[in-house]
Amino acid sequence: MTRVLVIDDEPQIVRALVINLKARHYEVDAAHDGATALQLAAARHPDVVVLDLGLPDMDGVEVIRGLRGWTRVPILVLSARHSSDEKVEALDAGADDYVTKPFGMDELLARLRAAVRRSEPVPGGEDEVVVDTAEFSVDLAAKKVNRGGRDVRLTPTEWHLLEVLVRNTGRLVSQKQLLQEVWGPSYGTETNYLRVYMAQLRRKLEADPAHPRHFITEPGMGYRFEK
Amino acid sequence: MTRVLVIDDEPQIVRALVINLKARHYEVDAAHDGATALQLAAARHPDVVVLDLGLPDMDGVEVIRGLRGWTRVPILVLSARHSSDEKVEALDAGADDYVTKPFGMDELLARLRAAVRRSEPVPGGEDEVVVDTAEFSVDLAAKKVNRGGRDVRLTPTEWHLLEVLVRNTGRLVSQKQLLQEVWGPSYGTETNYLRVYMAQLRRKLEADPAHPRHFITEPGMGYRFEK
DNA sequence: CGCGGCCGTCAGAGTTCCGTCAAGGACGAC
DNA sequence: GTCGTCCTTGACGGAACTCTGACGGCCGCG
Repeated sequence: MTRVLVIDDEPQIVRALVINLKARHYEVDAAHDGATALQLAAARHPDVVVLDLGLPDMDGVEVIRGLRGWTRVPILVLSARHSSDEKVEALDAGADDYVTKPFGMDELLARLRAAVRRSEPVPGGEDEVVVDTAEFSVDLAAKKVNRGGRDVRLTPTEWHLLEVLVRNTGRLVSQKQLLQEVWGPSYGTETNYLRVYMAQLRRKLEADPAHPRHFITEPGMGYRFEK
Repeated sequence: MTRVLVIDDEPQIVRALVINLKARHYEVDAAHDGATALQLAAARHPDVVVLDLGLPDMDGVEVIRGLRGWTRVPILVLSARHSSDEKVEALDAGADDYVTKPFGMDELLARLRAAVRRSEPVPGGEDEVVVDTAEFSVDLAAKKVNRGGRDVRLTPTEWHLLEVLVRNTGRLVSQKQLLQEVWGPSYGTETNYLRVYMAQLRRKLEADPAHPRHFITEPGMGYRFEK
């Protein structure tokens, strides 16, 4: 869940933001002054910060600098001041966006989404999606299969088949479903393809291909992958 | 030097932007319609895009989608329309910021700086800037490749291809992804380019180009860089 | 016991895909 | 203009992959 830190000294604005954010399933922390804000940010590590520049205890730009000293969390500035200089100062201090009051809630939320989106890691990036078994491991993101310390080469079809099975670990996948996912919607009945390629997978991955422990046949129904 | 792509059909706005940007030592490309813009973006790989939504040939939001199909380059939208819906649509399509005309040049430039700044890699962050192998080393920041103590000369395309592969060390990168990242979104199928340039890279970097150890072919799927 | 359905195995044919080379064209430097 | 560099394009041999048919084993059933 995305965590938002809202910093504003006007209770009604904080309330409006909190209600709207929570309704959209954000997790929200709120601070009404700069000191509390910096503390909360350090303690809670929000994914995005909404900051009103007009705070009672310190200049909003100081809050930006305080945050930028240790984090690159997106900062969305709210301010009643329209002057160009103020905007430039805040942005150059490290803010990511600057919205002037009064603001539309839809727009603010859209800007918030944009800020969160671009700080996300590349999709299909680092997050390792690895499935381990006793004999081998499958890295779905890197498209790699490792067995006994060395990489196993799979052909596109073999890989595709393996992927479907692994994404349904423990579940029975019908022959028809496998054929259609791997070979296309019009290949619901060519079960001989399955036999051939399942044999390849077993030969490459099973310790004893004749007595598979991971690629289980369910006669007349389909196949199942088990860790 | 930071490269900016300006997309606007009003000559005077383009002129004003180009003059201001060049005075601040940006490198500037300009396009006056969406089709040209997408082409230029693919060819020149700007560090940031300034996009006017009102284009003669296509909807500005379509341009955003066209870019977002293959790149995360920051997009700063200019528009004469103040409506909240327009902003939300553009931002949710993938824009990073939305400025309404008439705009102050100072503010625009500050927002541009903010957009560029946050897309920069973490300075001294965890991402390795230098990747070493037994035979050569790649310095992603300095854009240099060293082999046996001397620098290897790479053409822009060779470098670009190498960069994509190295940034995905160990992971399989599909042919389509490589083509689109290096040559642009409309080059998803010209696999002969890949064959030619992969051969160049191997010739320049592999000890035995006929039996590559680092630039691995996965037939039918793509390529993989291994340390 | 014989039969049929289902599955695993094998090997060859056909097709697709890849590495390599070389020529042509665009572009900028001089 | 001339040169050099780089990108594009086509062609071809060989490698890798997919498809296909045939055969044998296992099991349940008549």
